[in-house]
Amino acid sequence: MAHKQQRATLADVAREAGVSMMTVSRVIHGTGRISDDTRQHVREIIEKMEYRPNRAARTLVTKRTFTIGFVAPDITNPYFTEILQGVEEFFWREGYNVLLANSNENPDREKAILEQLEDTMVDGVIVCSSRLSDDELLPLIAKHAAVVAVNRNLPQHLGSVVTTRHPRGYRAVLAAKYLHETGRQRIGYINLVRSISSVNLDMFMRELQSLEIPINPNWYATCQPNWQAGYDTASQLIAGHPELDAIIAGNDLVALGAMRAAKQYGRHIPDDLALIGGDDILMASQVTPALTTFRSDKYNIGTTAAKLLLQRIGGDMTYCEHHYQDELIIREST
Amino acid sequence: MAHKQQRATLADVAREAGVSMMTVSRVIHGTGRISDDTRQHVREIIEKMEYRPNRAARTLVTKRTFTIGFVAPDITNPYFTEILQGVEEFFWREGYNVLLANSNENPDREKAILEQLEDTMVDGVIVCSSRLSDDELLPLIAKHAAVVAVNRNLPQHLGSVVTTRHPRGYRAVLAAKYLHETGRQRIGYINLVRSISSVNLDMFMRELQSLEIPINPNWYATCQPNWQAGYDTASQLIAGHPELDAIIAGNDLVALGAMRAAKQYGRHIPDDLALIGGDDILMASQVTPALTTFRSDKYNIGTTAAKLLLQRIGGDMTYCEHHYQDELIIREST
DNA sequence: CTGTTAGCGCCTTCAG
DNA sequence: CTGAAGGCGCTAACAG
Repeated sequence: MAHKQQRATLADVAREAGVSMMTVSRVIHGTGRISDDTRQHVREIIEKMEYRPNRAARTLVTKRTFTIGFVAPDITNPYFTEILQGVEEFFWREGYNVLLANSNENPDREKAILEQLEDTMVDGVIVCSSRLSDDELLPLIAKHAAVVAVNRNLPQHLGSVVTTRHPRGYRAVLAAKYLHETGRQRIGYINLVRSISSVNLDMFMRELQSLEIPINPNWYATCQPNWQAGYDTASQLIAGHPELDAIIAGNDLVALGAMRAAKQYGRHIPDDLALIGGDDILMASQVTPALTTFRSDKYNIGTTAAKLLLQRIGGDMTYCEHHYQDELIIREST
Repeated sequence: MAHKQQRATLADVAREAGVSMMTVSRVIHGTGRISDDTRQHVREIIEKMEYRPNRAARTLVTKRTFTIGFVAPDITNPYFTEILQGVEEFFWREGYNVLLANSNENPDREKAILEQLEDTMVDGVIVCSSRLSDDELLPLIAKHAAVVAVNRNLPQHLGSVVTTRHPRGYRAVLAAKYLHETGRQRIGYINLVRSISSVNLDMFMRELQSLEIPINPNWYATCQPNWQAGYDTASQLIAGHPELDAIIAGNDLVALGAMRAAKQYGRHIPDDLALIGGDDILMASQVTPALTTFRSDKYNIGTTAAKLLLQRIGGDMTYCEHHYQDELIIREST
């Protein structure tokens, strides 16, 4: 408060330059026809007075904020951070700001965020790995002018999407297939909690069955997508089911927690127990043994989502979907 | 654009409720004396019409955005993300939004960001580990209404700070002392690039000298604060100076890069080479061997910075400084 | 307890 | 090529 000297306004500049506000405005936007002399002169005054337009005033009349919202469940997870980096970088170049909102894996919080962002009048929203059911999510995003979802499908009229081509749980099936082919027989699975998890597990078991891979409901657990939860859940699984010779984790953080748990229980990876993660965060390749996981070009997912959003913000409401591959990176943990 | 139906305005609500706009405004803010009947009635209309105030309009007159800016050099580094999480959480509870800006280790970008944030009229800014020299940084933040710096000192009238109590480079000295006490003789140091790095190194060498620890300018290098740079720089250092029996890295990411480099060169950690990082990111404890590093309560640094900023936003311009400890966590890499 | 008046800083529209 | 008038949605200040 103290240090902020009054900023010059359009009117100030106009007065100083001896022209009307409109002329100044036109110079700024480069619209309309203006004589070179006037333009030059106005530019100098703007420079001199360090004039910069007031965003709130502009927003009030244009209805545009040049700000977008980015909603993710956990900004502490490198997976989301790298996506965010892509988004931020892209929008920065386009002159947009990014409002960050972290739901902290809390669906109520995510709801509140989506409403808040509406008030803030963001020009658009990128929703990453939403933890909300369709019933909750769709009405909320329907109110936003432009929406892109990452890792989630959307009715075409509501927004564009960046997802895998396959249904949820498909990765786990791929992973199980690979594990089975490399000789594993009793495959555990730590699924990530979501409002639609059970569907996930059903399809997993069905697929395994059809591949003639042994299944056992007790081998499957569900946990929050963070390291600690992965550690805790894997500990229980390993303790309760020493027969397991492989574990598939919902993401790398959980897999890394599981890796620690395995070590604690004296299980050698990959000899006694194979381990597969997801997302390929930096840590996955640095840990010993290096983690087998799914490739994920997070930065590009971010810029792609951003591009799709900008297109919608620009008024082109064509539905677009961008698919990334589900490809296993085989490392030392399997 | 398509789906956004016209939002109700204050005037709409007032008309519908048969009262003046001021009355509605008062109900919303809970200010002024209003009869219970009127209040109740207006509340119902607001509910019914789903009225929510337009932030831009409010900002235009109050000069407040209820948004703060968070500037960090690399949101991909877990160190900053955890600080950010603290900041975000704190401000969310206070009804503020956080505008995220990532300078990507680029000083020019950081400058541009600080100016942009001014236009956006954020109520305050948290600047994390600024890569700008005082000459560049101070004028830029002087224009902001409220500022808090993390890992950086500020003239008292410009903003509050959250830092270590000690001069930059002190950690490296602590680390060197410990290494020397545990028998290491030839200690390398990978310093992080900053506009004021040389000062850093000078003091490091002076201190080592006074502690009678061997020094050698060729054992010291400087690099960007990321994994890859750490890997590259450590590779050169190890290749060029096989005599080194310890390396101190500016942060964990760099140390982890160095760890990988050491393995590549067949140096066993900690037997052949001791390694110390900084910041204690999750990865540091999960890697094998677990990394000796400096404790850092990042989340709390975030909430503390946020608290100090809110105080300033509230008009209390008292200078505050919060200090965190420089404490070594001894793990397996030393 | 409630309403009126006057902008905040900018852009859109319509005249010159 | 340039300007004047009006209003975006809200709140502060002052009347009643």
